[in-house]
Amino acid sequence: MTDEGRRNVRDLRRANRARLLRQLYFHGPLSRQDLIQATGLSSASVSNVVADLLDAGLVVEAGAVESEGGRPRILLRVDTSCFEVIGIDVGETRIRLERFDLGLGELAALDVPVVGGSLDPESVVPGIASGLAELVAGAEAPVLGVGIGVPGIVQHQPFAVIHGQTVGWDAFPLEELLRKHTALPLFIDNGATTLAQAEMWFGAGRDVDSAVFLLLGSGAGASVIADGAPFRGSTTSAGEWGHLNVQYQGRLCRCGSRGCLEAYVGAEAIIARYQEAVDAAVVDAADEEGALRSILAEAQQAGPAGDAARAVLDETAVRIGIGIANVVNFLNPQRVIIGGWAGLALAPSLLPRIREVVREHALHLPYSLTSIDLGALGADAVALGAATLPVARFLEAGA
Amino acid sequence: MTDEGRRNVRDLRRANRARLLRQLYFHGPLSRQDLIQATGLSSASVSNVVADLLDAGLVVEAGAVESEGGRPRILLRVDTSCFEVIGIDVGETRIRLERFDLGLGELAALDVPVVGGSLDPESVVPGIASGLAELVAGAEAPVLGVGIGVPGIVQHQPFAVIHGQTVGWDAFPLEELLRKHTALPLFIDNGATTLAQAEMWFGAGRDVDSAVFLLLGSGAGASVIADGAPFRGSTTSAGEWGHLNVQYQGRLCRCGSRGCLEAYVGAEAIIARYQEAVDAAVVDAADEEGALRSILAEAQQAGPAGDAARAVLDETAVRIGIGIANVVNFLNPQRVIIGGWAGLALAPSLLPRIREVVREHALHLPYSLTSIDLGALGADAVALGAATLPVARFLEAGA
DNA sequence: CAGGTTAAATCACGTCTCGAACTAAGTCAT
DNA sequence: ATGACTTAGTTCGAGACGTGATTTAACCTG
Repeated sequence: MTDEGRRNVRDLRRANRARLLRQLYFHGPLSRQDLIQATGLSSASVSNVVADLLDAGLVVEAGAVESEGGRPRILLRVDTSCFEVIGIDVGETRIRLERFDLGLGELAALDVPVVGGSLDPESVVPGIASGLAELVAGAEAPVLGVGIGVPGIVQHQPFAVIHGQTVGWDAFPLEELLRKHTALPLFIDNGATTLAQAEMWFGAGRDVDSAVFLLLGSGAGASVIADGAPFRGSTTSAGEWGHLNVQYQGRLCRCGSRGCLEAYVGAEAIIARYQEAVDAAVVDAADEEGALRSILAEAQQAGPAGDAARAVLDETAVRIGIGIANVVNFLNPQRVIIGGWAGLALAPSLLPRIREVVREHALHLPYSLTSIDLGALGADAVALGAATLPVARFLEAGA
Repeated sequence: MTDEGRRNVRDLRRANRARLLRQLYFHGPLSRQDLIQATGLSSASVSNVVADLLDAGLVVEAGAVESEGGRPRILLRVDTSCFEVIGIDVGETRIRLERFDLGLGELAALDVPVVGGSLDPESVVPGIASGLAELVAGAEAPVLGVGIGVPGIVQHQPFAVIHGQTVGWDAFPLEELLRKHTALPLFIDNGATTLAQAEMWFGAGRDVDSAVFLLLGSGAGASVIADGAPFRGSTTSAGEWGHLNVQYQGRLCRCGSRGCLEAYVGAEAIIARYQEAVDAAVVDAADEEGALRSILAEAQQAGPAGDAARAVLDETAVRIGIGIANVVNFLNPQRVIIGGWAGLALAPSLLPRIREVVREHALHLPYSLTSIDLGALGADAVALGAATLPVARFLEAGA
């Protein structure tokens, strides 16, 4: 039931094409001999399919490897210039559009400011549409598709509908609305998921195939990657790590519940807890990035304010650690990757303590097989990750 | 990388065979026309493959459906008597072996007592081996394989090695040891996972393809089913629901950590908490099932002991509810199924309160799409679930 | 420049699925 | 009864694919 397609010989060919293409895409220039090894296909088939790919212009020769007494191997690589893709990061404060070649090398970028500083459903669609038109106009190769990372839960039914509590989107039919402005294939997914995808392809998750990516920003989310693909629950809302309950009758969370992880570890929560501790508005809660920086700086100083900052940060580390331990115990990933702007800001100083707490609270066996690392791509790779979506489809389809 | 096989035309045939077989197995007697619809194959291919299956004796005709003016459809079904499988439940107090036909109808069963009441690695292998030999001797059809559900984390490296803290197994090489006694294919998995598998095939999960199965017994575990198949972490130790941390610096858990769910919701923990509350050994902690029953009975009575029982049970419901809310938020399953002997004992009285707590603590969207139900197969379906493993392999391989 | 070595292409063959044509097995109206 | 009609299932030829064996290509060594 799970495996669609693959009924007749043409599907078989497509699958083998995809296998070769995928291998070439991810594992650099390879010779036909390498492909035989990697895919298990016969040399005849590899020759045959490669000829197809060369004809189609998807693959080009890339020099030869020096001979060891015989005919030299000719290296092959995917021609990254034969197609382009577009990735869009719909953030809470701005919309960023980027155009990439097939190898996800950036070719152009474009920011669309969000009018009034809030993601008004009415204005976001024309904003995306006009930026998209501009990027597509500049493309020098056919555009495979458009990936869009959005702040909220995405439901495909079958057109993507977005539930974004933080931006006030309630069942916002983004895909249907965008359909009126473009005929390009659209791939819409949660921003945390696309960021995780980017880390899996090019960042801290390159060498594993199951990982949990934690996104610490104003709030806290996660994205679970299992067997190389994003794990989605039955309705694509899996990964709400921030609303794991870690304290019965704990702090009030903006979701309405109490004791959520997000009530302790998101930037908003950290700042609020610090303000409560020092009993004054010494930091500007509206500028979360600045506020978090000043709390981190304060923690380096002596005095009562420094004590308060250290206490708040230590509890943050503890809560993050417990949240990670829960993930390790329950899902047993090969790697936990911490990302998001707040995560990247906090992790350098908090990581040792976080690791300690995880060790204390996780079971030994899964803990010993998990590494906890920082994201490698910064917090701005949402568009890059979104752009992986059409590429992934392209590789799966083998054309 | 994920999809092995399916390279050449023979693999294609095998895949299509498997598709038909699977459809016939799970969706009852079907005509060739139904199969054409269900699988998308051409009528010629269905005819062809069905002829193969009939020749091989895996499928037999099962009457005809009445005509509506044309030639009547001939129904086909899997011949469940053409193979048998064996399922084994390695429990903490006894080993149960059962022999089934291919349709998982029980044909024979056998209990092997555990000497000394503890699962001594030395004696468990001969115990299984002798019981297995006896069951196999009685088989009237070839035995496809042996599924074994064990109490612990199973690692395949590549032979199954079991880590069972509760029974004192440390990297116990069960598969390698059993290999010396039988040549039958062995399928070893965690008991909670096999029980969940049984529920997915025949019980409360029949109509969904993603579910989380909670096993409440002496302790608490879980098994996650995603897209119809057990979700395993990178090392097959996913599902340690009982060791989700729900209370910082909470009760001490037998795993050494503090605040684990299991420290509140397993039978052992419930009994301990009740004993603390009434400050006396009014229940026999050695007989957990009896003790739990008497606590449930006491909760019906007035008086201080009844108050204590009610308080303990209410907190149990709250903690279970929070544990479920965490699962709902994080994994967004279609269904949460509560099983295990303690779960089945507690649920009738606690389920309303549990549902209430989940509703309070889970996010609205995933909660509204999840149902929380009781397991339908009782607590003794571990062997049945284990027996599904060789059958699943059989159906996948298409022969 | 001949002999050796390795890479890649070609060929003949067997297998697969598919659409179309065909046969089988019923119903229904006359 | 009988022939027209309907639906189920089979057979057949065509087209496509992968494979192993064979052949051709490209390079090295001495």
